[in-house]
Amino acid sequence: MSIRFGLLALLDRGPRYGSQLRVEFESRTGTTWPLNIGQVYTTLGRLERDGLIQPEGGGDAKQQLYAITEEGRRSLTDWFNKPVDRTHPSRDELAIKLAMAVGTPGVDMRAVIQGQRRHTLSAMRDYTRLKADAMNADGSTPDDIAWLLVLEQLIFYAEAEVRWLDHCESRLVRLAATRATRPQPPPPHVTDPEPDPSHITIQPKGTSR
Amino acid sequence: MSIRFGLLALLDRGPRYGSQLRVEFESRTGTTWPLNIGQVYTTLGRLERDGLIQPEGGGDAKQQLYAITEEGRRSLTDWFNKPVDRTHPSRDELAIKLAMAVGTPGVDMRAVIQGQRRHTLSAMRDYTRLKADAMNADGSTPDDIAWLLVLEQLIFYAEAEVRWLDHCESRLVRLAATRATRPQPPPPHVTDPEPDPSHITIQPKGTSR
DNA sequence: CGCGTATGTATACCGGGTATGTGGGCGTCG
DNA sequence: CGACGCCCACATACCCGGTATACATACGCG
Repeated sequence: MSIRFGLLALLDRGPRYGSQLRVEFESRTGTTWPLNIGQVYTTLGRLERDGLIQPEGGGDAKQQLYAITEEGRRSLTDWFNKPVDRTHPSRDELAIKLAMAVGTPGVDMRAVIQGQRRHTLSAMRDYTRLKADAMNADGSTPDDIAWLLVLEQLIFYAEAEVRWLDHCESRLVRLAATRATRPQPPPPHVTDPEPDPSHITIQPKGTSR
Repeated sequence: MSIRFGLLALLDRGPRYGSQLRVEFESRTGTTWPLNIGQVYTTLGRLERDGLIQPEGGGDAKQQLYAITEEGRRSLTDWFNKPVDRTHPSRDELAIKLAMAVGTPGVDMRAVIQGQRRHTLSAMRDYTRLKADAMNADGSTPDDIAWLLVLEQLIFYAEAEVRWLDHCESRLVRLAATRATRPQPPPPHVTDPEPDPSHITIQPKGTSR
């Protein structure tokens, strides 16, 4: 839905054609989200199908101009007014990976977490460098400001991810410790076919299986 | 790719069939990511196509058992060893929205940001409540731990989002203020067809257009 | 028995993401 | 001058994740 409404927002400023939209879209989000040109046309097709935009025969047959319709304008302000839903977050591959790694024999949780931590930190440094560039460029055009906000979101998220990874590690260490002190916590339900939690492999710092 | 490898990780523990995988997948991620059953079968089909799993005729013809192959096992450990790529983040609808809203006449940035802030905070409270429940449930099975980690990721992200939103607002206020003090900053390039940055609408607190 | 329900599987459709194909305009260089 | 090649604008095909729906069998129950 981001592409759909992104294009609609651009068309709200006036009629545009395909590749023009691509350029303007990318100038808003810098280098983060290169927009494949194919997506522009398929999305434009869907927008037209849903009556949110209209083709506008601009004389020159080669470039198909599109203009936003009244319904499109309504849909757009709706989008701006309603918050983006965060109660049904999309599946995150990293969370899935850690969730699957917990209790899987042969997986060194610490190594997985540390490897990811290094990678995410490196990505964050790249974003920070881009941000420094963006702030030097006097950036006071809407495009520059938008690009800056996008970059900062990525930095905030990356930083949160690093902190979450640290939190995961310390939590797993703590769990391993409490399990070590009472080696046989009585299973509450014998009917539970879950594998033994001692499968959780968290090594002391510096070692690896 | 999260579903693909998630199912592969479950199959690494032994042969399973479709709906069994669904149940186990969801017990790892609690209520966050209900896995549609259709995705299980299509993904299983793709995994078989790629030689990562094999159908295992378990006598009973009705439930098709699948078992991981050697190549599947290799692919899985690869997945665990390589970090999830964060250098090409997927498009975030909220970032797109704010990027498009900047400098769009008729859009009250403050209202958009505050509305989202309320929504995200409310989602975060829900997650926190779920976390409290999860921690009361003695949770020491791998499933409980995994669910807890997933929940905490959502909380960390939501919190980062709220802080980012606050940051956006204060940055826009600051920009509006500097623009107010020097009302006509000379445009650096006359060839730039960008609309005037004064279109950025940020209202003083409490008002709205 | 026949009906409803639960279980397990399969399929159709949508949107986002990526790569590739195609045709016209235009410049360059032999 | 004209053939080649490049760039622009558009289009198509395919993959994966997400959602809903169809369908068939098993099972319980009056």
